[in-house]
Amino acid sequence: MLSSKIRNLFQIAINKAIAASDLGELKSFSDYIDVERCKNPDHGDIAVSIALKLSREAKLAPVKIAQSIVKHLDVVAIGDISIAGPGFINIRLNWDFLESALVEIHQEKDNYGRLSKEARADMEPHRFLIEYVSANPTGNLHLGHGRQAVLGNSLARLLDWAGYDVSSEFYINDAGVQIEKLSLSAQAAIQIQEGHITKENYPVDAYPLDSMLDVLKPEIYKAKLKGYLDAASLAGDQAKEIAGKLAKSLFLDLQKKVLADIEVHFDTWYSENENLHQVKINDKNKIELICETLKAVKVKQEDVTEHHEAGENAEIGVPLHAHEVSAVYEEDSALWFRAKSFGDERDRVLRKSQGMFTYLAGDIAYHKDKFDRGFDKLINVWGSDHHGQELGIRGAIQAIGYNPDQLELIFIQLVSVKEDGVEKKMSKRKGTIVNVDELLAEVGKDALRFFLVDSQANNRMVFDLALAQKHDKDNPVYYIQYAHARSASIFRNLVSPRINIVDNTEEAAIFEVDELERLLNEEFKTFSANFKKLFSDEYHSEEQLKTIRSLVLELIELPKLVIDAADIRAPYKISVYLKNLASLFHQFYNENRIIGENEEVMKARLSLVAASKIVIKNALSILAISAPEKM
RNA sequence: GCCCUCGUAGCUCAGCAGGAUAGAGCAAGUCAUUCCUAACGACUAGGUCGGAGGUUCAAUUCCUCUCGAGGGUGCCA
Repeated sequence: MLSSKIRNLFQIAINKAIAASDLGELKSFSDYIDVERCKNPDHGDIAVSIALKLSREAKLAPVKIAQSIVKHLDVVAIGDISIAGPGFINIRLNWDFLESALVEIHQEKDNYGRLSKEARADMEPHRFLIEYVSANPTGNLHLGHGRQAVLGNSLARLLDWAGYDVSSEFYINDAGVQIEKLSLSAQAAIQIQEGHITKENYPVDAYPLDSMLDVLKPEIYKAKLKGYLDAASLAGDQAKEIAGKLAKSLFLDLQKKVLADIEVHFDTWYSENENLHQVKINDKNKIELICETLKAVKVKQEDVTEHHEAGENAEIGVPLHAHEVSAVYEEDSALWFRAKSFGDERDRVLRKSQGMFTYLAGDIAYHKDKFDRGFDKLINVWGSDHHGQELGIRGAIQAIGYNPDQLELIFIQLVSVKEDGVEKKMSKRKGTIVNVDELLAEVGKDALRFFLVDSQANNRMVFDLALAQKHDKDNPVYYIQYAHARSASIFRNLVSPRINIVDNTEEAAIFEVDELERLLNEEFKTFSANFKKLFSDEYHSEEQLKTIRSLVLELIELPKLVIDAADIRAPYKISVYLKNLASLFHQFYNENRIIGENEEVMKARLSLVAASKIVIKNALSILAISAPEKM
């Protein structure tokens, strides 16, 4: 990869410079060397600012340092060096290098940007588990879930591209009070449809009746509740349980379908009820077991200052006695976790005085189970309203012996929808919740995914419905897809017969199909060293060359981008990249004709078109957005 | 009150492990099209990077304070 090549060359040059005592007081160096693209193309292609950073330690002027480094720098094979501004070392890459970089794209094709096997071997063998959406099976998925789904799924794909072993999971929260509430709601919804009670009698604290009626259609529930449909049986506990189970599976199916429709797939659907409540060892389920595990954990408890003897050597606040206590304790007949000892602001209840376990208790058991299944890096994508749970779960993980850094939390901020120019906040109370399937029907999968991934997770976002609905130039998704379709179109035209406009006669296609295949699969995959000649002022204007150079630099950026974006867990970087790349491609397309040029120039440009097509398609595929051949 | 995010062009957002003139798209205005898809392109205009201090050769980027928006702060999930 370009940046690591350059980084190595600089490291060597700096070592040599130090050995030659050219770098003043700097005696050794092994820091990360930042290799970045020049913001201004007039400066060059690649900029390294290391001389500025070393200035202080070396006690030399940055420009002096830059000169010393350059003296020992061997980048002749890559390009020309210049020192500019306060001490930047700029590299203008030569065409041989750019062509060889482009050849890599043609060689790797659909895998270009994916971390290679060799690179993978160097990485720490982490196993990631990314948990996202995890909605209760008590309703449809709204846009907030949609954003979690798209960001979580895109991140999982990105990590996979970056070479990590990653698995994704949906935690089905199917135990406890919300399932109780669901059963109640489902029972009442059926009773209403059967005419046993009126809508006015629907429980006030139940889930919205409309959403219940959406899934509990008579033809569905009648089969399940055969024999329980009379007023008396339907009112009973058995009917309630059956109705609850039915509603649960219907909502789960609905959620699965919606997620599948936006190409969000999970490796596992993890049921809280089945895995944590039902599986028992020695008559104890995993939640009870985790409480015992925590009970066995000892925490240092400090008695401070009270028995302190005043004296010359006494320091206020230093504990006299430190003794060990269990990480859980009983108080007011509830079971508490000493979360405060693990960084939380206060202790947390695990088992309520009524005997039920809290959500936290289940969540701790769940996370323990994730580790037990062999995952060592857990990423949870949560709605920002779950922010308050962070310290509790982190503390518990630490208490049971894991490094809290093994858990990463990504909080997704709310989405509001802008419709007819007016921003509407999503509110259950106001009935302004927008569901994923509704929006999907309006804008389609590609636009929905793109818009939801296109901003940082911890920014609140506004979904501009009108913009996403536009099937034209204003819509960035189409702008990017159009770039791909345009490149595809060139290839179609190359192998299609042409009509001569002058005399309306048919002319042969420029390439036979197999000729084009050979070009793409053989010629473009070999380094022919003719870009130097073809991409010169002999065949191109200064403006054209500038665009071409920018395009190539952008294309070969993908592998580094994948790694950087994965490292900071930022799939939106890919969408930002795609917008830039598409823009450069369109610009290139407008400035450079392919068909009708002399063969050598045509092939050179075609090589760029083909490479652009590959890179755009791959980047889109990271986001699970389609790359149409035709629009 | 305390904790966590966010505040960059009229709108939606990039840029920020400090670096050269802060960038895109939309909206506004001008131009361009006999030719591979105009779902394109070129150009113009639009910014005290919320505000005030501090650290630094260098701050939109780091630190402190402050203002504004959102979220959290249950024996809810």
